[in-house]
This record gives sequence, structure tokens and C-alpha cells, in this order.
Amino acid sequence: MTFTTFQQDDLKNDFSQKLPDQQFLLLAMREEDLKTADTKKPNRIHEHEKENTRSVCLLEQKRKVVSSNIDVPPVRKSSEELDMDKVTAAMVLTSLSTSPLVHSPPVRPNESLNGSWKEGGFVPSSTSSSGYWSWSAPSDQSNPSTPSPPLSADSFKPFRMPSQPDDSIDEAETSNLLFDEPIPRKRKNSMKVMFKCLWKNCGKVLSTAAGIQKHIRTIHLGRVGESDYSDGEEDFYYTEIRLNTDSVADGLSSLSPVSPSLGSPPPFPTQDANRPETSCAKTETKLMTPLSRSAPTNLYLIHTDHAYQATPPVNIPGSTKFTPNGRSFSVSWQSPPVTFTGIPVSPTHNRPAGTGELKQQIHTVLSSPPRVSFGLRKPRGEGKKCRKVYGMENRDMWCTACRWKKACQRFVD
DNA sequence: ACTGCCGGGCC
DNA sequence: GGCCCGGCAGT
Repeated sequence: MTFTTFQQDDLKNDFSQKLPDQQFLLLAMREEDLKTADTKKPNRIHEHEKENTRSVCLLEQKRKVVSSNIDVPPVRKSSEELDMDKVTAAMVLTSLSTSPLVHSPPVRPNESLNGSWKEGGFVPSSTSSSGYWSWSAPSDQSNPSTPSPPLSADSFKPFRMPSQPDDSIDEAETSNLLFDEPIPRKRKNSMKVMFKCLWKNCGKVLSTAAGIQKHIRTIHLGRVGESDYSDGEEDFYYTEIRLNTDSVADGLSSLSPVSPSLGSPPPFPTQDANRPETSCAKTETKLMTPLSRSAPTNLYLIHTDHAYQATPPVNIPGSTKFTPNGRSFSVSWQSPPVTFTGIPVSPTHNRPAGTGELKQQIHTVLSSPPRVSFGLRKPRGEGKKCRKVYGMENRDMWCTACRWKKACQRFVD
């Protein structure tokens, strides 16, 4: 499997020729978009969980647009259509980018593809020149007998994708969304989706997202009394696991993008011909744009490493590093039956505000426990301290802590 | 430069 | 544990 890195300029032009034979997904965001997303308070993701569904719907809608172009390749979209794409893409990006957990966008083929699906999958779209969605056409059809769309309804999973509903999205800020389709289509019924707890030393696997969330909530987050309440934090600590019963690893996952200019966390789309799913890794920065589709046998785990993260990124064999515009991110993958897990970053990180520069990298890590990085140092006390109040000359009046150059105990902030 | 205080050493 | 201080980092 290979991924290709595109520069911003590539996206503006027809880059279809540059597409590798394999699937890939490329998502581009404007720098402003990323900044916007970055400056949002992490906690906000917890405030709009109910918007998750909306995010998913938007994705589907977006996908629909894509598919609509499939059969009409070189035809340019109408301006109205383009506008809609813009809006939709912006909304999707925004909502997804704020989601710490990157789940692949569920898409219902029947609805989103307008019946234009062909057995082989997507047909190259000419819309790439418009900076929108673009799919690469699979070169072969792995399963002619199953002319179903790559994305099946039964694979739709209501992943929670916290979004920010009240954040108006400026169409003008919408950037490019480029998708690519995995070439080979996978057979249905060969995958089983499970949810694995990423909590350190846990690894509990449950069959439902709700179950794993509840598990995390009650067991790890200690929210016994509010087991029914979810603020989305538990999303950070579990990942989707695809258990493949098929030995053939023809599925590919796509990867996506990143803001060429900012190096945002690339959305991570993976595609499953039959079971599109979303595998999302949340990041507190909300920069992650989780547009993922998974190949039947692959599950990607995305991890974003911020400058403050203490743990260095882990690269595993079969990974690729992108360096769009100097900003890099890497993606790792493996063939089935290996499972990728997106490692979420705790939303509770102590992160400096206004992180304009997003030094981010996306990594896929195998079975990595959730990593949580804390601020190295607690915020400096702002109030008066013994030293200031009494002065150096009255050092004997200082509290003990101050005398010992420890955190002041008398004038606690 | 000043200040708060962490991390660590010494007793 | 008490005491002290080098040094980092925020202001």
C-alpha cells in the first residue's frame, strides 16, 4: 500500500494522475480552518455530542455528492452544487476535526450513492480540480458476484462524533476534501467489529460502542452514578477493532489529509467495501479530521502527537510519513488480521492555549494504551506571594514553603 | 530581570 | 521530614 502526498497546488489541479494504484484519501483544510479548530476549547466537544449524528449525516451527504459525480465524470458541478459541497465539507471537517476520536465516516451506499455504484467501486471523479472530493477508481473488482456498493448500510455505525453545532462554518473557509477509494472490494460478512478499551492494562473488548463506553465510564472514569451520561470523554479511550475472518487482505484504507499549510491532523479515512466505518482518534485540539473508511481487514488507529505530548510517536513497519508543506504526519498500517487502533489523546491534556503552530503527527499505533500527557508544570501562581508581600528583607516572615522555594502555602491561588 | 516553584540534594 | 538551592519557565 502506498500513499501519496499532495501539495496544496496539487489539489487545485487535477491530481488524479498522481494517484497511486491503491486507495487513499486526502483531505485538505485551509489554514484558517485549522486555526479555528485549534483555538476551540477542548471541552466543547463534550458539549455537543448530540451533534454526532449530524456529523455522520453530513458525511453521508458529502459522500452522496461524490457518488453523484461518479457516473458523470468530467462534468463540472454547478456552482450551486459546489457551494453545497463547500458547506457540507466545511461542516464535516469542522465537526470531525474537533472530534478527538476519529471514526471512519459511515456511509450508506444505497442512500449515498444514488444507485450509481458500480461493482468496481468509484469511478474517478473530475471534481478534483474544483478542490472537492475525488475518488480514485478501483482497478479491479474483487467480487463481481456482489455488486453491492462498497459501503453497506449494515455497516453504518452511529459513532459518536462530537461536533460544534453552534460554530458557524464559513463556507469560504472550507477547504478541499479529497477521497480516494480502496481498490479492491471486500466481501461482506468477513468482518466483525468489536470495541477495545484502550485504557492502560485493560484491553477489554466489547461488541458494542455503547458497552465499551459504559465500561470506560464506570470502570475507568469512575462515573458510576452517571453511567448513562456521556460527555464523550470515554470516546478517547476505546477503539474499534475489526476482526477479519477473511485471510485476503485486499482492503485498503485511505488516509487523508491535512492542511497543507498547517499540517493538521489528517483525517483518516478507511474504506471497507462492505462495511464502512469510522475509526476516529480524538485529539484535544480538535484538529483531527476523522474521515475514515476502513478496508475490510484493516482498522487504523490514529494518534496525534502534539508538541507537548511526552510520548514520542511510534512508528511501526508499514508506515508512511507524509510531509505536506514541511509538516509531517505518518500513517501506519498493516494487513489483516492485524488491527490498528487509533490512540486517542486525552482531552484533559494541559495544553497551552493558542497553539498556533500545530506540530502534529498522526501515527497509527498498534495496541497502544491511551496516552495522556499532562502539563509539565502547573500554572504559575498569580497572586501575591510571601516574597512579594514581605520582601526579601523579611524572609523570616515568609511561609515555610516560600522559604523553601516551594509553592506558597500562605497565599494560595 | 524578576518571580514562582519544581526537582533534587543534603542532613 | 526539614531545609536549602539550582535552574526552569512565566511574567
